[in-house]
Amino acid sequence: MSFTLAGSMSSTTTKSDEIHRIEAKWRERWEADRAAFVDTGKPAGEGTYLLVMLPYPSGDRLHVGHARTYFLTDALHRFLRQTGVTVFCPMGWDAFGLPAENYAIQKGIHPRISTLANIAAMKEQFRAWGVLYDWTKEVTTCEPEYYRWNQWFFLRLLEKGLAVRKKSAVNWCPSCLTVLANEQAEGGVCERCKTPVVQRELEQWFLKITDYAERLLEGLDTLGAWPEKVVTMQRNWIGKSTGADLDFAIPSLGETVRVFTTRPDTVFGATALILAPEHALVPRLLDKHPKRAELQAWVKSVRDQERIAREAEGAEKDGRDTGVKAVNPFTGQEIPVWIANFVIASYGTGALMAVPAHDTRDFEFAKKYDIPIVKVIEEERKEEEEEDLLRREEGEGRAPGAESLGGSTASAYTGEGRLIASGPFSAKSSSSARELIAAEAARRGIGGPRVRYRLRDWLISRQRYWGTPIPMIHCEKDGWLPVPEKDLPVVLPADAPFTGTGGNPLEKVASFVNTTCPRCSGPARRETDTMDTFVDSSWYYLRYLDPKNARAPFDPAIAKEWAPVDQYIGGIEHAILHLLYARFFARILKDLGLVTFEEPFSALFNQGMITRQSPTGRVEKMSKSRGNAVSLDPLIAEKGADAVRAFILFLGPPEKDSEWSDEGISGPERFLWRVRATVDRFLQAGSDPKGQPAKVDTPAARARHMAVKRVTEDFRAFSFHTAVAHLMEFHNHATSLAGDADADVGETATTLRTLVTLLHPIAPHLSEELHERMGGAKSLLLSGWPAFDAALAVEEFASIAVQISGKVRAEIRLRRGSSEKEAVTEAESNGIIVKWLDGKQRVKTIWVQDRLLNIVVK
RNA sequence: GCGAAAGUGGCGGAAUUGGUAGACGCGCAAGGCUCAGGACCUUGUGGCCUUUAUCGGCUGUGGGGGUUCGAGUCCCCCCUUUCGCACCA
Repeated sequence: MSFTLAGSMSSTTTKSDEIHRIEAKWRERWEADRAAFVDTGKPAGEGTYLLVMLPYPSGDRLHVGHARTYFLTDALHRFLRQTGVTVFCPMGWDAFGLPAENYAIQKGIHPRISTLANIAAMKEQFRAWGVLYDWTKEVTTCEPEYYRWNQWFFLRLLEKGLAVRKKSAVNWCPSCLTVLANEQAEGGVCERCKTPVVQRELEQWFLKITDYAERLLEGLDTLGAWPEKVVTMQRNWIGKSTGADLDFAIPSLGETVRVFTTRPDTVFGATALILAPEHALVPRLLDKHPKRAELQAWVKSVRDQERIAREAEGAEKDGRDTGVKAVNPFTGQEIPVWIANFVIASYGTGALMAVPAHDTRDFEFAKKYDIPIVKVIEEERKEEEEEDLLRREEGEGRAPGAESLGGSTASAYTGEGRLIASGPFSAKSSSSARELIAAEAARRGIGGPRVRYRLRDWLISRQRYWGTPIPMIHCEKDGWLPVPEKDLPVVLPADAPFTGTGGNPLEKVASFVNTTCPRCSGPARRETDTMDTFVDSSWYYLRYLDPKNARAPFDPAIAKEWAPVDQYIGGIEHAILHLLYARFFARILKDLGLVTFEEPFSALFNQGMITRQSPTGRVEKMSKSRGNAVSLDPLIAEKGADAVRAFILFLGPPEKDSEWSDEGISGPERFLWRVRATVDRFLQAGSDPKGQPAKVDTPAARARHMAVKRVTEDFRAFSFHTAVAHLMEFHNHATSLAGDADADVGETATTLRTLVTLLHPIAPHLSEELHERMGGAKSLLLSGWPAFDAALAVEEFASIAVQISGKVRAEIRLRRGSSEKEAVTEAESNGIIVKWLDGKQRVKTIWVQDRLLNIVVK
């Protein structure tokens, strides 16, 4: 050891040499000892299974913006392991997807080559960061050993009727040249490239997640350890509505059109029937129209519109009267049939009854096109409100009643009330009329009560190469047939041409496309679409448990031991993508008898993003494309992994976004060097590093208990930034103890050992090194976590605020547990308090044990 | 527009959930050590005022009201920011 005190460091080069020496040494140790501390055997009692979001093996090196989730997970992993919990913390690769394929088109490098290279680079980065994963359980989704089980699951879903091929209006991304799931086209833009999507009517493969809508909704109530925000987002996405289906007859066509409404109580006010331009009946409705061609052109233009433009806020409502009449089944009156852009084809039946008087959208539409507005709900107001309204009207010099109480014609009244002009239902309340009218519809065979969801089926077809081939074969004679299970996996051909033009490269690989029909053995074609990569990540957490299993996706017995995931960590961006699909898949797996749970992730933690000012001047998410990324590799090379880890964890509450500051790292960096200096100074003095304190209840012992308590609770609460702060405080105490010539050597040794142990989840390399110098025989990962005694985790003396009428005037120090009487006596001997009490009459005193004494005076 | 979260020094952020606001760190200032320093060490640091000095005073958590002995924390109104949803009948 050539270095003694941090203060004597004369060159940063020697500093970083020292860091590298220590970090390299411990990386090797952990690797060599892996079997000892990475225990993936059966959980001993309270088995905690910890997980990270799958990282995407992107072409770029990971930067500071990516690091938080890994450091956070590793700190938690190490902490739990130190406390004796058996933890399984695996890592794998969500390796399929568009970026690798686009890279292949640009550079001519096969996606598999670039992906595997990226994976190797990332593993090397993880090693340099000191994050521990059990690499014996690594999973790579782009390898046939993995994706064959995607295909296997697809066949199971097909058998159960949960995988279907159907034609429907789907989202098409003109930039990615593929269809997308509804979840990947949120807000009308492609999730990956932000290009506005357009609707296309195509036949595609879907997984029937809608069959599970209710179960997915119910399960949300059990997710108490999930961020409320994510639960709410999923609830809204599933979008349950209760109402009724009603059939409207179109006598001239001999057809009925079914609509869904949440307000069957307003049916007597339905003055039009409005269909989405995509509605199946539209061509026939236009058939006899005098301006048929013009209307057809309009319908086409609406359908071709980008979703974002059509659905944008304030988008003008646009419609056309078909001239055809429908019959309101409750009033018996003829009403016009319209086609309008604001009716969404894929929700409900793609048709609605317009009740302009009681729906703002219908109202707006009716105003524009002069559709009758018939009021059928009378608002019930409380007396005060009526009086209030009356007063307002009088005040404005209008005749009372000019503004009718049930709602004016200036807007729709969308609230509840009492029915009027509704035949036999008049005078009923909205809520009872809803049920009565729905029941009446059921009785008459024209609909009935109905629950609907916004959730759409999961479109999994992708017209791209780099994904799991969908194991289906199309025969001219026998139609669509599954690939026989014995022929799995359907392997991606290695020789596809990546030209970027002419659609999916798979279509051009004759040896892949051309096959024989499993039924008639005649010539047939393989499906060339591949699966959405979210299929891969829907069950990978189970494959981690049993990654080499060649006979099943995983062993249900092992899954029963470990799953569901105890703690899941990932970004908020997957709130309704991955996390919804994985919940859906868990239910499928349960129904297949492979797992016993429905909720795959018992607890979820969403870490916030790291932000930084970008060249545009805005503070935004750190990313290479925004030009505000800070490279991690050089930073770690200069400061060491421990300092970078400590700083990133110190930035702020991990669930919130934190702004990166280039200077801030010096705080945690200096802290780590000071810890090292303190331990070295102690050892240089020749003190016994294994010494034990002479007495139990000492101020130093209390400081230790307090530090252990705080840091332990911080880690349990994911409050890593305060854990670092509390470690700094504890170090400040340890320094003064180490510098105190009168201090008990055993006491100091114990304090330093405690400090180093608590520091390990934050700065694993340095803490291991110092632990060893202090005589630790085993890795800190195996050395246990110090216990604390809550009774000792407080200072012996309390400083008590003395208030006069609620204002702090003085502070007194008393032994903890002192009585109110003692506090009053002590306060009365305090000069300032005496002055404040002088000439005043005491009203009462309020005493908060060990905290505060408030003397109220007049 | 609807919903949710948040607003604390020059900055990042603490605050045992109604009990001494500003922990910890950055930055800044003074001093030390240095040939020197952007290294390291020590001390100070919300604002305003006051004192020769001290155990001094006032004010202060977006703004305004309220409850309470006591409010960053609870209640009401308003402002601002961020995020989510956004024609789902």
